Amino acid sequence: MDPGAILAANGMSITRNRVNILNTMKLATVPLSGKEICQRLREGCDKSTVYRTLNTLYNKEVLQRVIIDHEVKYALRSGDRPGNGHDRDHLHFKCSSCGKLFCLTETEVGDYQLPEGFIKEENQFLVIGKCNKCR
Amino acid sequence: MDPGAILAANGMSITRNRVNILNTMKLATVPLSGKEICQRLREGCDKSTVYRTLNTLYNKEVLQRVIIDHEVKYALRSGDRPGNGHDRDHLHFKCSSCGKLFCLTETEVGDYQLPEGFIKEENQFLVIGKCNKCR
DNA sequence: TAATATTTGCAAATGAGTTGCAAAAATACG
DNA sequence: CGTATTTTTGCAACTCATTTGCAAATATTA
Repeated sequence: MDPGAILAANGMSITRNRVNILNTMKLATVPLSGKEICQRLREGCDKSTVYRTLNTLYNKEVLQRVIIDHEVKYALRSGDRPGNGHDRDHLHFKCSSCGKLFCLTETEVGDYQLPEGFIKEENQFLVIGKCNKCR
Repeated sequence: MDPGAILAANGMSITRNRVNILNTMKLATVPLSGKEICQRLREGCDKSTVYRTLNTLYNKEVLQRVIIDHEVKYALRSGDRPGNGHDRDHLHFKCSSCGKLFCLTETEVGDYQLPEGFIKEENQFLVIGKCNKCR
């Protein structure tokens, strides 16, 4: 879906900022923080607008929120980016030397058995270690 | 080990604040944030002292750092609290309704296969969902 | 296109965590 | 023990990501 369609489908006004933000998300190969999105937006956009937009898109379930270390990051849900999307529950790897983030999409994350009465909504699984360049 | 012994073993001066902080950690059943530790300390202790102490104890490997959602929390390593300690790599559960945190110590967390050349140092695995009371 | 509703930029606020510094407490040592 | 030296503490001020109020700008509706 193109940005305009995503916005329309979610009852949001189609604005230049929102389209730019969605295009930035489409190009990303890893989840991005609000700050990183601000930096990637060529046409300046106030940070308050960026954060407001991310929150709205998250609440509309267009974006997924991923916590990496203790940074909040966002990625398009796969429904909105077929073949290249970011599913809930996949594994992330963060390099403790260079800080680079990797999506380990090939690794299936299994569900763990929870105590009686507990219901899983989402897995946040992160492995920290050394990447192949920093090892 | 009692707080005094832990401090001495790590070459740290034994002070009232540090003993209080370690006792608070000993009583905790889940990892605590700096703010939560401040709140639990009956005898007031400046937050800068709390955070400084947590950092020092973390660097000395007395405490483990656990990231829950995007909050940094600390727990005593199991070596310092036999039978009740907090090992690396175990699974945590956070309730999306009441916010309560659970340590699922009975659930073993397996290692995932990483791409060639990647080395695991630590697993941060969190399941988000509804606890047995909020379901 | 005018009227109404939504979004934006700005500046100021928030909140967790950190830092410099002088005073207070601990430790070392005679 | 008591004093000198080292370490820790509280305070206030700072940082940095994120949020908020509000009036101006932009989108949508009719």
